[in-house]
Amino acid sequence: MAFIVEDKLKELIVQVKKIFSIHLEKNSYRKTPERYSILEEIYKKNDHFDAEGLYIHMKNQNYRVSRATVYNTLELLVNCDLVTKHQFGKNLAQYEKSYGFRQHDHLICIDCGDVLEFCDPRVQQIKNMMGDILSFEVTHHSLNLYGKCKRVACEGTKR
Amino acid sequence: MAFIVEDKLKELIVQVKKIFSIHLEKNSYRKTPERYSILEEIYKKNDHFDAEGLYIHMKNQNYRVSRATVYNTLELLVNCDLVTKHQFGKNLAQYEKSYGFRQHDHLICIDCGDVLEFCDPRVQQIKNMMGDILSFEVTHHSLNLYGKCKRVACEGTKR
DNA sequence: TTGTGTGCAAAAGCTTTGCATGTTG
DNA sequence: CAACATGCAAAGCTTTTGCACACAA
Repeated sequence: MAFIVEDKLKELIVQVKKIFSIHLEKNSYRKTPERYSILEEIYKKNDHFDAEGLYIHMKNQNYRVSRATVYNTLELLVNCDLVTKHQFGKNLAQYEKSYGFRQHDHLICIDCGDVLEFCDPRVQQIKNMMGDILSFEVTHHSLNLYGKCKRVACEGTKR
Repeated sequence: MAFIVEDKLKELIVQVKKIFSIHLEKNSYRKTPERYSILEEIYKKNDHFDAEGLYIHMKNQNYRVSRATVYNTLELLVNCDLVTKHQFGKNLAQYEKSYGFRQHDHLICIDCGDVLEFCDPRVQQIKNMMGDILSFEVTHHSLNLYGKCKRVACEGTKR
């Protein structure tokens, strides 16, 4: 996931909070401090994460949140496209911030779990064509390539 | 998933059992009747299924198998490419038989859960190119398109 | 005969739910 | 102040594990 400088980050967080506000208003959801805190912490992260990891992270930052709220807020954020949810083969949902970053797909190492990102315009072409042919209104997709990376450290960190 | 006539099916089952035997021998795994029964029932199915569904199905056919064996055997079958495992967004692994059927990707209806299949050669091109660029040895992939199908019955069967 | 595979049930891991309390609108 | 969100813990669901017995090699 792309790293960004601190100034840009603050600006970005202001932006995504606005987007989140609009989403909450539009659906008559309440604007609670927990929801904004979770959004903020997610946008300070630079990696993929899971719900439990985020919960631990919030606890470590001395936020008083519960797992229930973490899961609830993640779903809200996914619904307004501020966060993307992935299932990288395992039975554990992974998330990542997605506003202001380029749409991309993933390459996952089956040995060490390392995740790389890539973009390819042909994915969009496939979506358009298949939607047409099969009369589907394609809203989103997930393309994961699995394989073995060639990092020296890879074999040693098998999960 | 493609339907096939009964004669072809019997022939196919003979074939996949041979392939499974070779895989078991090569890895010094034992050839148990349970393993072959599970393989056979999977190849009689024409749809995607989950582990619990297969377990229930086996029970209904009066096989005496346990969940543990179903999960164990599914893993063996995935390892020798006779069965493919999918995660269609939900926290529930889905499987399908994969020998003798064309490699394909999936289009999943987010309302009714309906799964369609499609093939597109560009997926292979993307795999090759990204493997090269990112120095990954890509072994497999998963491409899922999510959207809304236009079946009349769709809205009514929301899960 | 030896050790892997099995069935069964219990445990584990991720996610959701119920309930009493707190807080937003 | 009414309804919704929260924290906490318990329950739910899928998958894995432990153990005694069965059976393939």
